[in-house]
Amino acid sequence: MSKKTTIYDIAKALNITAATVSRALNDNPRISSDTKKLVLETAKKLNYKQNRLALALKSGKSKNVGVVLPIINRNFFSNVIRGVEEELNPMGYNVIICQTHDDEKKEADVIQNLLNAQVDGIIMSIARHTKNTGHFEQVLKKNVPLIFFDRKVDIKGASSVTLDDYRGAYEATQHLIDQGCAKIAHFTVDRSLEIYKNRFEGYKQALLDSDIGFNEKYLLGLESKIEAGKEAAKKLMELADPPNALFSASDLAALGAIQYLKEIGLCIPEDFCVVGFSNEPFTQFMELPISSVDQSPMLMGRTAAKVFLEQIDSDTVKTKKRIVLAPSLKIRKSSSRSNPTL
Amino acid sequence: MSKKTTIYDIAKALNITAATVSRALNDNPRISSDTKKLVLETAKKLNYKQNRLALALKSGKSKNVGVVLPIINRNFFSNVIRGVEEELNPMGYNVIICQTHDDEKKEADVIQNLLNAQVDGIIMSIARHTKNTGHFEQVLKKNVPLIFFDRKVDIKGASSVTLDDYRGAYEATQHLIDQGCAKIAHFTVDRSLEIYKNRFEGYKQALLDSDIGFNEKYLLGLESKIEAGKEAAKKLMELADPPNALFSASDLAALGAIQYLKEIGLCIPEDFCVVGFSNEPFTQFMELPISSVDQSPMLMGRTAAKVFLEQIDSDTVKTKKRIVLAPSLKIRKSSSRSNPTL
DNA sequence: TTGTATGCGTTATCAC
DNA sequence: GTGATAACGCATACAA
Repeated sequence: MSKKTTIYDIAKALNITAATVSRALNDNPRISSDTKKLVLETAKKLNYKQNRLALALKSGKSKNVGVVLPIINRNFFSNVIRGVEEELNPMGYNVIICQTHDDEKKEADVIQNLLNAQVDGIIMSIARHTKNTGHFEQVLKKNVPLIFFDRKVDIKGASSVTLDDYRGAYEATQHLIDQGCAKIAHFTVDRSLEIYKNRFEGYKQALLDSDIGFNEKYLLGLESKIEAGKEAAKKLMELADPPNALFSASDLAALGAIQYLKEIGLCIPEDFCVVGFSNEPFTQFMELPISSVDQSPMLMGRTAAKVFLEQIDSDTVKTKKRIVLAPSLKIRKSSSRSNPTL
Repeated sequence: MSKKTTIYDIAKALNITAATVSRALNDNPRISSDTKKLVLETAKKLNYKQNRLALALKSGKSKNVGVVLPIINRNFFSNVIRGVEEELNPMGYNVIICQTHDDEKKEADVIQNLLNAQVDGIIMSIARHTKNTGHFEQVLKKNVPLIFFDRKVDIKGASSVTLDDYRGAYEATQHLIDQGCAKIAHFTVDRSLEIYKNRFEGYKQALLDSDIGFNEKYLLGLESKIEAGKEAAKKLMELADPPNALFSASDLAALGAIQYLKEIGLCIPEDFCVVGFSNEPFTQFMELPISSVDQSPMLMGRTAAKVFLEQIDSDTVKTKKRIVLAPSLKIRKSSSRSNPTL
């Protein structure tokens, strides 16, 4: 109800001008410590709060950054947001969240919206089927830092923070080989996305680097769902020469596979080893904890935020960065023959 | 790089005034359809985008709402945000996320910050130990709608959307009684928070309404963690007359209890029934799926957002609302003696 | 050290 | 139907 107090109110109260008040509030060097003190006092007395909107309009900096991602209520994405928020909030930035639901049109819409809102930067993971990159170029053309995380697209001027999916997959597969598994299957999701393509490539290369070799029949594409994992596992076990290990690019699919394998009486990890990807919380809660590749999503968020801060500081050097984080294989019982205590 | 185009640019291009352009852009009735068409065309040609900041400063409405919560990377909270975002985004609002880490000072800080940013409303769940309500009253004094969800505090002028925790707990306990359990324990977390207090009360009342009665020795306070659940279960089973069922206000603690009970050789649900609270994703993924009370967090978020929209529309009637959502007991194997197929 | 004037991009209130 | 002008709240270049 009470009219918001502005610098004019406090100027009037002190019989000085708004400019002086502004200077006092901003620690401007050329101001007498007397008036400064006076201003600060009455500012507090009048319960003055700076209107960030006015400042934003004036300065052209909104102190907001947009975070755009497919969907927020997934462990990976919400952790990334947490990382971003915790890095940016202390620096005076607010974080605006937008979901694309993996829809390209919606993605373009929210980006346009963020641009209209004058965000100082955009941190995002692209929608699943985005082909057109026009809306990304819009961002860069307006000189707004654009940082991709996890799912990126290669655009000149954009930065990215990703996981070394290739290495994660390679290590997971190598681990399975080390456990004595020679017939290792792979669940892939959507290889038109770099992350899944890289996971596949890492898997394949690990096999090629061993004396096992890559076998097309052990490769299955599916959705990241439990049921899909069950069905795919069924297909695998009905092969003439079924596999004895699985590296799944999806934790949920890995879980589904495990459920099926148990149903048909297999012992894990004795008869069959399984490694998933993402290190979803449930993987460690299971009676049979599932090995998985951790993506350190919070660190990814923090790192993306740091890249943004660098870019915003040095608008002289347009240093687009490509940061690749190291994966971390969490070995648990589902693939641990050598260490039964896990 | 390219200077942002304003209504002045398009005014200049057409040899008219900015006011006219503004009117054309806003479908003002008193404008010739000719100029309107012309304006729209050149607007598109010059790639004009409205600067929401300027509009915000002028109108006093930022079209942003703040969502304040303890921590974002938890299933419950990220789902609430999703609900809020999906309800508000189509109405032209952006959602700003702030975490309090359950710290009262931080909570006061982010709220002040949001107020400075001129948010049009605040949707929040209070920090765990917040006692002082000064920062909430600040919000209301500025006439900014304040809607609590889940964890609320009773303040005149603030709305709230909560779950009927009492009923959820009552139904869970009743369900355990129906399964033939007569000695039902309860894990509570922090009864200084309404939600946990209500869960306890619902549990207690269900017992009192049956011929079982409430027994203090079956009540244990703990943290919402697996280890805590294990330890508490151990304590319970070391009682002279150990219980044969558990209603836990925390899913994680319920999981811990189950792990311990299995360790000592008990069969679930034959020997011991367990129901948790929150319906965390992992509860349904387990080999032994855990019964739990669902809080419909997405609906909670959507509802809170709707309340905000109502409040913003009718600034005439200050109708504070108190909405209580119905819980939904998910019965799974951990408590299902009657239906072994679960 | 302080005051004056101006602009950030829009919309609203006057006039014409 | 359109133009001129003020205002939102703040910061700054320029004067004094």
